Amino acid sequence: MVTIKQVSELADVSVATVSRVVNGNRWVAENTRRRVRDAMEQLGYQPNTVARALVTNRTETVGMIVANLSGPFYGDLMYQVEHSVRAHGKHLVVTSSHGQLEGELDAIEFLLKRKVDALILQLDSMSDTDILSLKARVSIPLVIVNRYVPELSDYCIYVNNEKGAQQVTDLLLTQSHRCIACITGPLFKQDSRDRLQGYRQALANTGISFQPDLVVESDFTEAGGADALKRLLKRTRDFTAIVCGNDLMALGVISYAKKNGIKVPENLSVVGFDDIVVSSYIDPSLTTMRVPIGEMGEQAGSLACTMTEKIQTPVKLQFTPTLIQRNSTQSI
Amino acid sequence: MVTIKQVSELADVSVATVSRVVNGNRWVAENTRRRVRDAMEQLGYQPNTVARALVTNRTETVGMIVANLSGPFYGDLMYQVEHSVRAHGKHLVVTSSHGQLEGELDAIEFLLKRKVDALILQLDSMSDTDILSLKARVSIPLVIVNRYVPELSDYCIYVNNEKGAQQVTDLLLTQSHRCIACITGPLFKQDSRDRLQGYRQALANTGISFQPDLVVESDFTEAGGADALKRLLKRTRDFTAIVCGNDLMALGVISYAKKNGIKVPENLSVVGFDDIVVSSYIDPSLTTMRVPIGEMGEQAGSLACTMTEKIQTPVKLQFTPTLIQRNSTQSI
DNA sequence: CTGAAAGCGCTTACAG
DNA sequence: CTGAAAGCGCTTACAG
Repeated sequence: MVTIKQVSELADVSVATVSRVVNGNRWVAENTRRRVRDAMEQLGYQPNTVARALVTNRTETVGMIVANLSGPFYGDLMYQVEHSVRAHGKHLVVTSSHGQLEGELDAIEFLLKRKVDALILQLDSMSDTDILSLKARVSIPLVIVNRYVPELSDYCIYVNNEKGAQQVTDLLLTQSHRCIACITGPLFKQDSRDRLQGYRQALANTGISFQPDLVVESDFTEAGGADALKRLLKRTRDFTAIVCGNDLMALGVISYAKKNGIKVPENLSVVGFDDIVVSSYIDPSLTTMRVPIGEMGEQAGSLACTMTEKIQTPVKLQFTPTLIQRNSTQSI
Repeated sequence: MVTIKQVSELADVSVATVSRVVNGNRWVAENTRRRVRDAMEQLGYQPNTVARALVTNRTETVGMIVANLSGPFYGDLMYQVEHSVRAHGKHLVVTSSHGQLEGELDAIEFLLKRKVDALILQLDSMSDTDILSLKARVSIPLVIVNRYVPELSDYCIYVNNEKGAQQVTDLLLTQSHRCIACITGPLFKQDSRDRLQGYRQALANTGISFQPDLVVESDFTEAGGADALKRLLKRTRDFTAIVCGNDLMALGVISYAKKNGIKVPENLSVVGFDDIVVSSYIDPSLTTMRVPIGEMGEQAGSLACTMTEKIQTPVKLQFTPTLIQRNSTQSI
């Protein structure tokens, strides 16, 4: 490995001067700059990032934590975050937490130790309080993505889940459904609660009273969705439509319905939330709310980068999902 | 930030001793070890990874490059690689190359600069020669995933594409198809060529002569698949089945066929390759070859880690895809 | 415009 | 078993 010392010797200057030209400091005579450049080129010099990081405490990289390295939702998120981080001349390092508390804590420590300049966090398990104390502990910028923490509202990139759920429930309502079931995600998660709230709000606006019997909590997975429908059907068969907390559960609902002779949408309208890739491919294609996860990633990346530069560019923080009407719903 | 110095002062020992207990060196008296541990705990000491990396030239992290941070295929790959790397007590850092040469070169430099201990590479654009000269240049272990470079055969985790394509073509043949078209991926990629070769081999084994007219090159995308079918149909309408270089193109083929009144599988049997998530959800569900990408990732992670430890555990290098027969194919 | 020197936080022979 | 000291490759006041 060629070091700054070797370059300085070849160019016959001090290491300080080499450092200056590497870092674009302007107080270097044009012709010594040229000598140094030549020496660097000749030697194939690459500054040692680790050594630099040790003294500057910066690495020009932003760290990101997602629950999962696989999955369409996170995939799009990572993709766009990286795109925007690169556009700011930085690099992205992604680590997964597997959605568990320990994993999240672990991943944070890992990235902090690598001295990332900013952190983009998609957190499922840490509580708001945990996040706040993290914020208090670290000195680098923190951006929270796909979650809203009131005290950190300037650093949260999130989607209006309540409004989205309300909108998709409204669709069902305008299609004359009056008995609408709801399968929620885990209720310890804010987005599950918000989506449930949107469903309730839509009913309330139409003067339909909320029936706890029609609501079941599940886990955001496909199998969970199927199971939830099963549980629901044991209670009642009255509902003509189901609002699912996400697309994955909606897929489970549809396949369970199919297997049990319930036709979608003829006998049962089903809606999801997220608009993951498969949703447009299944039969019937799924009516859902599209979450602009890519744009959110783009903004998260920007925000993280500009915060490290201490310049405050305005970024869009709250996003609204859009209704994607397909074939899993119909009027009765 | 609390440093080793502060710990050493509190514990009333030298920094060397603190370093020894941090690194589990056994030449430390049990009771001074305890004093140091207490001091570390009291201060909440976390060793500075960057400083350590500067002196040891190791970071306990393995770097990985994939074309894309999104997409089901790479998602599963990253997921399993991380799983196995973690099992070896190391961390994974993933960077994307966007499949372009420059991106790949860039990503490699980035990871090399961060002093990763090993590199797991999924490379589309770099030539074998490029890879060989990279190998010659770096001192850390290199693992190539989803590609076979003859000179690096001990470090390649790959799938037998030719055999797979042959097997899926055989299925069509046993279903009495005799005029079978083929849509390939970009032919500058080895796996495209191998899959094409498998198709040809299957035909040859059955004594069917190869017809160049029935083969069109495409780009592994859904839109590319649709377009390829369109081009194919302009040439001839004789074929009763199509072998697609991957699932994405098969999806494009199916949707283009549907739109143009060609029923799948009644009028046209379609097969893909990869078995991505959507393939089982579409209508008709897609017959394809499943690539055990997860297991490959697992092995790649293991191999990379054991290579850094200089112990050679045998790992499985070549994988065979398995036939997943679904509803997009039928006998004629 | 340039250099000598200190320092970033660690590890590792070397001596004892 | 323990410590003093050198060194990893850089950056950054400070002086000139």
